[in-house]
Amino acid sequence: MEFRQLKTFRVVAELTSFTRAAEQLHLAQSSVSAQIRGLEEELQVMLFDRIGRRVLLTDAGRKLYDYARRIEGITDELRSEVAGERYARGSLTIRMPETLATVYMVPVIEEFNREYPDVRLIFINCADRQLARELNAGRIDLAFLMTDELQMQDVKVVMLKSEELVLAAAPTHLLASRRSLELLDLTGQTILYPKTD
Amino acid sequence: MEFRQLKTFRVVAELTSFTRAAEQLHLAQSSVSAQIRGLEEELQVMLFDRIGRRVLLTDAGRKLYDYARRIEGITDELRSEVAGERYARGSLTIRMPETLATVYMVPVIEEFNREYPDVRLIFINCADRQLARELNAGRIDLAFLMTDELQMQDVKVVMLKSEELVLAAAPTHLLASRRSLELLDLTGQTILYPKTD
DNA sequence: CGTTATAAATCGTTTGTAACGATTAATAAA
DNA sequence: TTTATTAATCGTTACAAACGATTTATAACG
Repeated sequence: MEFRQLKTFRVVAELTSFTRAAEQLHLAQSSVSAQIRGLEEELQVMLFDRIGRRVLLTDAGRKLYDYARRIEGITDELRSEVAGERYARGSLTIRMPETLATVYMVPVIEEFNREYPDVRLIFINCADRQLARELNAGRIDLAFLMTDELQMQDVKVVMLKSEELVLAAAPTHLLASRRSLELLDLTGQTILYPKTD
Repeated sequence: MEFRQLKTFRVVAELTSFTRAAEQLHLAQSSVSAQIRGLEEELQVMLFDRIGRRVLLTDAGRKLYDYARRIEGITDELRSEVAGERYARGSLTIRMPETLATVYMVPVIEEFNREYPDVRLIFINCADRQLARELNAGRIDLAFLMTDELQMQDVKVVMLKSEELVLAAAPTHLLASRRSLELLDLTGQTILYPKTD
């Protein structure tokens, strides 16, 4: 039995749903299933009655839920009591293109604020060529950018997502009537596209 | 932070030794080091003062120790309260050579009894050729035997230990004066040696 | 009563973390 | 100084968690 499982269990119990618990915990639904199954096997007792696609606590589950709450309460206390204070507070300065921010960041910021209310987030528009220098100088902590590949010394780069590029044209445009296009068809056309810089 | 780390921390704190804690927990010393380091990193605080080869709790460590005790107490309560009772009780029937038992089993049995007081251990002398049948029939649960290799269908076999074979002779024996021996020197000699059967 | 949508379980694969053994560095004891 | 002991470190291996895809079951709907 581990804290991880206990937390997962508590969330499932509160949401009465494996799927929604998985979303909230940023896990796949199958992982939530596996964790609950692990608990049930270790304790040799069913924690949920699976009635159709509804999930509800058994007697044992209700007992465990109370314990889980209690234990999580104590560990929270422990953290603030024992931890060298600075447990996620301060500020993060993030560089990212405005378009990215508006599309992706709203729910992220909401959740981040819930989890770390004492951390201030500072966004600076666009990521530019001096990224590495800015990161190393400590002027910024993180940067998101749109590009197809990137390697930088002393900077950790992770690919997060890839997106399909879609061509949009005015209905009156010469190419608008075409069913499909090759990249070559764009030769000579004026196109507008997102750039990292 | 996981239960595993917390337990390891508690044992280290009680024995004031990484090495002895590792023994008690059946872990390598390096694993204990890693777990404590993990805790210290997560909580951003040193838990032990490493003064030379002596280890003693810091203030934060003392606080954490109290919490660890408390949390372990609660989880024990949880187990007996929630678990479907039958948490390790019953009996285990084990076949093993008497010589092995006397050499290795005494401390094992002591510890096992401490951990699982409700499990009865039944030892039967020697492991014989019908091992597989006995295991599958459920007459025995486990068997230890001395041999150099073994494969059995439907039976899980694990190599636990290998031992050096030492030749012992009477001081008056012809070979006793020799500094070293080849296996061939034993040709024609009557030798006495352990057998699995 | 079939169809669709939704939810959990299951399966095979990939990934990440823990444990290990061996070695090093440090220090206490001989 | 030498030896013994202890924790830290490093590279490897093995195990367990997470994942995505699929299956199974059932509730909701036309």
